[in-house]
Amino acid sequence: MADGMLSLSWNNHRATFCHILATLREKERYTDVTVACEGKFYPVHKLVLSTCSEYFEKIFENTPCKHPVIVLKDVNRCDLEALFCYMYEGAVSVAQSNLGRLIKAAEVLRIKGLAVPDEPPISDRRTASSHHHHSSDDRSSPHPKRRRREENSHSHQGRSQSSPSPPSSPRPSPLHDGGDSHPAQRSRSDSQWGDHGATDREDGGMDGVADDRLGDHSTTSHSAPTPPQVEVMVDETLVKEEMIDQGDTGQEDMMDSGMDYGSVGSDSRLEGSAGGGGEEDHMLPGKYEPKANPSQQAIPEAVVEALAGPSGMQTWLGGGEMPSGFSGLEGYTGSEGGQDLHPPSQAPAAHQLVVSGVGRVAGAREGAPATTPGKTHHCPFCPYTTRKKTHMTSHIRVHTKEKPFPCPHCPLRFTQKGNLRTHITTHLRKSLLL
DNA sequence: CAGCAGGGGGCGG
DNA sequence: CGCCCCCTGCTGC
Repeated sequence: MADGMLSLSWNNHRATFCHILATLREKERYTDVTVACEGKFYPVHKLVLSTCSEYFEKIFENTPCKHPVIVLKDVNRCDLEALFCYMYEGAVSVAQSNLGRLIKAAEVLRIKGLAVPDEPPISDRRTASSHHHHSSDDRSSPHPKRRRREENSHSHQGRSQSSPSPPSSPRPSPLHDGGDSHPAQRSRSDSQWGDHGATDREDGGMDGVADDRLGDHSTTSHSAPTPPQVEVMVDETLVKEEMIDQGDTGQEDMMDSGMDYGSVGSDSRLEGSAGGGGEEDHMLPGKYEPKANPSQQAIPEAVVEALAGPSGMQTWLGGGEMPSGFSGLEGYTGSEGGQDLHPPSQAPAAHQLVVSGVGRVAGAREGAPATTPGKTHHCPFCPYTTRKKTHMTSHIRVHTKEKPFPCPHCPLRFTQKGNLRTHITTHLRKSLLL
């Protein structure tokens, strides 16, 4: 510091940094991990996640894959979005009524500043240090602010650093749309669920490396605001990885291109699935995929199928211990005795799937109580709910691709008997015309 | 027009 | 409650 040394400081460093981060996320630039939650896929950055959560950090440590997919069960999608917002921008607005649920989710994921005491950056953790070395200029901790932020939701507006940073304002997640169970949006939503992509795993790389040692550290050791009833939660976290056999080169491309499944980017498809965008040469028995989709579907399909098939499930979870996190699913498939889905399968390729079943976050699914006090069935794969179980079983077929009603006259198959019936009438009509 | 998917009503165990 | 049937709305060709 002696002679001639100048201290150059970047005034708006923090604000700019945050802004750029948020922008990168928005553009899905450099994203290297995908978090799946309630059917949505969120391309995000390992760096950010691991900075904000040791839980994620551990996951990444244990998953050497370049672009893992982390499937979060029983974390509310909205909460997750809020948490992402929080992680990327250091603040998020949340309705007071949702606060508890959000905190719970944060605890499950061990988000610093919300669930885990925001350790001082001085610590030697590399994640922390990576940030804190530039913390000289911003007087505030590089870490997310402490939780109370939420209460006065708007406080982040004027968060230090002059620049109001309009673009970085918590973007209201393209998929918020409060009511998830709206039938209106169903047709929309199911498209992103991969209605016909087919593809999926099974033979592919099912030999996952399966290390579930993530659970241990995460077992509710949170010292933060202890939740009323945190169920067994994360100790049942399991992580299953799907090692993809294919070179990791195409991986990135495919990821980038196929990553929005209608979730975040929704339309910003630029490079059309370069690289081996997931060989999804699904050869379905009946080849009933009139509108086969390109690689886009690959991942969600994989995820869904992985979660869906009872058999797939077994394989996935290492044949066994079904965590409570999957209970919902179990309920359906289980009750669904005859539902022997023999999913069309192929390896989704290119991705490492990390299924992380975290314990139920108290309120469970948001839409639930609202719809029907009595019995509401929740789709384990999407926000769809219905009161009639039979409707649910039929709905689940859109995820599992089971089509139990084959046309006797052609290779087509249908998920609903009625649809088959109407289809058969077309055959009759044709034969009459001819 | 055909296919898909969700919802509701009726009926029987 | 579960099954069956039918209707309806939406979407893509």
